[in-house]
Amino acid sequence: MGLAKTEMFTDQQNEISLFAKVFGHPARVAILQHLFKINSCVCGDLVNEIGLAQPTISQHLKELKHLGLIKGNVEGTSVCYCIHKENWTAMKTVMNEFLNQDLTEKQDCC
Amino acid sequence: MGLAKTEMFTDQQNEISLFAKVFGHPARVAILQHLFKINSCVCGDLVNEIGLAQPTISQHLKELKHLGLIKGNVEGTSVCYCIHKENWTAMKTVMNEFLNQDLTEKQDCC
DNA sequence: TATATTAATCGTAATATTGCAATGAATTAA
DNA sequence: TTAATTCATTGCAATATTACGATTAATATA
Repeated sequence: MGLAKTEMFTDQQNEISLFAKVFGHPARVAILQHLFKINSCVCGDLVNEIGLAQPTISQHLKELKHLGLIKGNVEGTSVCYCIHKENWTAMKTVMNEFLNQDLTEKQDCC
Repeated sequence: MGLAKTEMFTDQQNEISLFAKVFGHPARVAILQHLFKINSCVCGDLVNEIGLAQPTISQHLKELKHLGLIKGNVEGTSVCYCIHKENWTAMKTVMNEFLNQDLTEKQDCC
């Protein structure tokens, strides 16, 4: 049904999957990496940088913004985007807790 | 077109997005958390634990296995799954590099 | 005001994902 | 051998995602 049964899972599990999902497309990964790389914020340069059409980039930016990972600031006719630091840090906490689960104590049975 | 243009991105960007995508569903997050939680490996108990139908769980396990994050071991009529430690650690390295990009030096322009 | 520039939105086509009933394959138990 | 158990696979319906052309909205400039 293309629809995840989110009600069966914990808030934490759903939150992890929402963050992960937004990283689940290379264009959004590339956008975020570019926003990290350049000290100044990027606007529509992302369209040239990434190589996808403007509406496509705009759509990806919307998803990143919707999750709160980036901020957009209108400057004349262009829009300047940058990483939302506080939210990025909060996201890292959630993801790190999931990724850094303890492995050492478990014996391999497979 | 529902199809990511992977050829436009670096191998690293594509790898990050593939790992992230598999975490982009709460059922797979729940499966992995459960495999971490119980010291012994789980078999079809995951079906009871998670609450989705058996073919659905089987499909999610297949995706996790395909990415190398879990291993499956046939034991009689049941199959025992567990985390693939080495591959999990390698995945963490890739994801941590992406998530832990340096934030402190950048000034907020938005 | 008229025109250019920039980015968001709309609409749509192509493809992917999710979930499960039905079925099949492999093994074990009677 | 037959039946039961467990899990994978198949097939399909419902929904989501990706990408982009066309358009719109907002601002800046001539």
